[in-house]
Amino acid sequence: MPELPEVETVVSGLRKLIGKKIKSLEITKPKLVSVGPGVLSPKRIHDQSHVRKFKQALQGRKILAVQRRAKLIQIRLDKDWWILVHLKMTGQIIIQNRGQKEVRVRLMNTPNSPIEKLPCKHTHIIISFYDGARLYYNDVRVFGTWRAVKNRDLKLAKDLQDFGPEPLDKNFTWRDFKNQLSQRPNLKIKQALTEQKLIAGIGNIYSDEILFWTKILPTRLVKKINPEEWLKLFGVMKKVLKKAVKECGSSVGDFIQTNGKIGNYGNYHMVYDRKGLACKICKSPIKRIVIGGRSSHYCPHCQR
DNA sequence: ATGTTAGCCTGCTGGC
DNA sequence: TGCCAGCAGGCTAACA
Repeated sequence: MPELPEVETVVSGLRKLIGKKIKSLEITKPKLVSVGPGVLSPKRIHDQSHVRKFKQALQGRKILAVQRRAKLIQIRLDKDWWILVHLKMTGQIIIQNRGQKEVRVRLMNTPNSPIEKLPCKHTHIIISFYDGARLYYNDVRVFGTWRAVKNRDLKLAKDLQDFGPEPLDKNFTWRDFKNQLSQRPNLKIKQALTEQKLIAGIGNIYSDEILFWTKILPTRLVKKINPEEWLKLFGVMKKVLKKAVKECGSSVGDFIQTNGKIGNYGNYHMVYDRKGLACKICKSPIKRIVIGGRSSHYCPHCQR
């Protein structure tokens, strides 16, 4: 489940492709790709013309830069083209280096998950570069999106324009943070933290972990958080996200790095995916509830 | 306006 | 052992 730290990890891996020129693309799931600032409408399934346009736009383009905004990967190409990639739930990007004969990866971080040689049945996009390097895009649930967008149309990409501030931005203060979330005083703090329009990049894993370290229950309303807690929440958020980036993210389900390795932050999880297990601080069993249709894990003793 | 829910998808898990 | 409902969650669309 890629969130800010996982996407940042993928972006770091993708930067190895800077300077390379796209030779060809293979796309076996047409619904994944589109041309233009918006995602494709449902009727796309019956129309293949956008696949041709997508390939035409990218063929021969050179990668100039790779960056992240919220959970969106932005690949800047020459001739004013961009690729906007959202991994959603199960998107994976694996790079085969120039001269590397084959790539074998364990697609899931589970003991009995087989090691697959790429491309495998979940590989839906393959990008080949002139120097022999390759990019494989795997997506089990096919929720991901790849958009080819012209520079002038970037401002029409609604999701991109609506993202809230970046939590790790140096100019982002705890007061900005409080003001952003306080736009929705009646929302539960768990939901507010995962709302991309309020604050960018935080999803289910890190919202749970941040709230644990702040000792705030996920069900607490935004308006019931006091100034001291805002300051703490802000500090914890930065600390947790920075540590997770350093550890190359969490591999709870499908996430892997572009080199096929798993992320290490899962070893540091205090509550996420630990239902019924003992709290690492007080030994109380971790609880799981559903908030806004999403699972939320917390320690009923440590969090108030 | 805010708030809630279904849908997109497939593979794994747990209960029988 | 095998079957199958339920679950996983980022995001949008549709609705109250």
